Amino acid sequence: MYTTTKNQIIINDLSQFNILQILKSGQIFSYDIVGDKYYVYSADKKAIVNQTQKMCVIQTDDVDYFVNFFDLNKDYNNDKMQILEKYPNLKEIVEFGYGIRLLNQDKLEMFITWVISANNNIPRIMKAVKYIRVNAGEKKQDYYTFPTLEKLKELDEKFFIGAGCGYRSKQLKKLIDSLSMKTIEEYDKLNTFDLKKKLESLSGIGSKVADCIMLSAYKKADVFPVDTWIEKMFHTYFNSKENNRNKIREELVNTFKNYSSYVQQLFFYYMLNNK
DNA sequence: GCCCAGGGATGCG
DNA sequence: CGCATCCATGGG
Repeated sequence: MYTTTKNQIIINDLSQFNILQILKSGQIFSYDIVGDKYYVYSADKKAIVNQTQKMCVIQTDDVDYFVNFFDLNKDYNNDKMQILEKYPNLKEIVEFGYGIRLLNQDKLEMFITWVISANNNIPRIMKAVKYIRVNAGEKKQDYYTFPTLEKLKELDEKFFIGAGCGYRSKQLKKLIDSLSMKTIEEYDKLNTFDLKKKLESLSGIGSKVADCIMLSAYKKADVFPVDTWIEKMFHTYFNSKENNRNKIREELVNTFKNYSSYVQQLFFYYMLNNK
């Protein structure tokens, strides 16, 4: 579905890639839209995405990184078929987010970002992450990198309050103190159950934030983060009054199994962008 | 002024 | 275990 050159990725199959849908599906908080160009930032890297009716061109200094970032070796059309075969009533939702893909993002950046996301809204999450990049990151040509863990450890609670993180600032400071790059990488070896227990033991990370980190940074497919939007969706589309989010999550994961994370993104995108 | 946003920590039974 | 309450911040 794609070809590469030294500093370009060219996508011809737009039946399963739409950059605007990907950016608006709530899995990434570091990007800028300028005119018809999309600037995507991950850790210390940048990609410029230009999508037209016929093709999509991604410009970057690190082609391999963004091939993995956009999960380009996965066939999402096959997943859609498998999902619709079993759940034909999801047709509208699957087609609405036809171009969504699950991003493989930077682990450290996701730890920090998802803790900030708790009981927050997307514009303010983006604003806080940008503040952290601009005031603690390293300036590249025309953007700022996400700070290294070493740099994050130098920041105090006041810095995060200044970033607009509110009462999560204390949790962030405590979380950062407890992290090491070694353990962050070693978590990669754990299965979903064990990884979730580890993540939930960290400051600022509960059930939902753990699910989001596992979805966006650890390639876990059998997770279904339940936030306020998914809860509303569950009440509407599953005709339920259940308000225990852990019970909702359990039922959804039992239903969608290894398609859980993908279906969750499709639902979230539909809830926020439809009408 | 109230309610809400991709919830988590804490305490209490 | 389940449950209630509190937590900061800004927009609608």
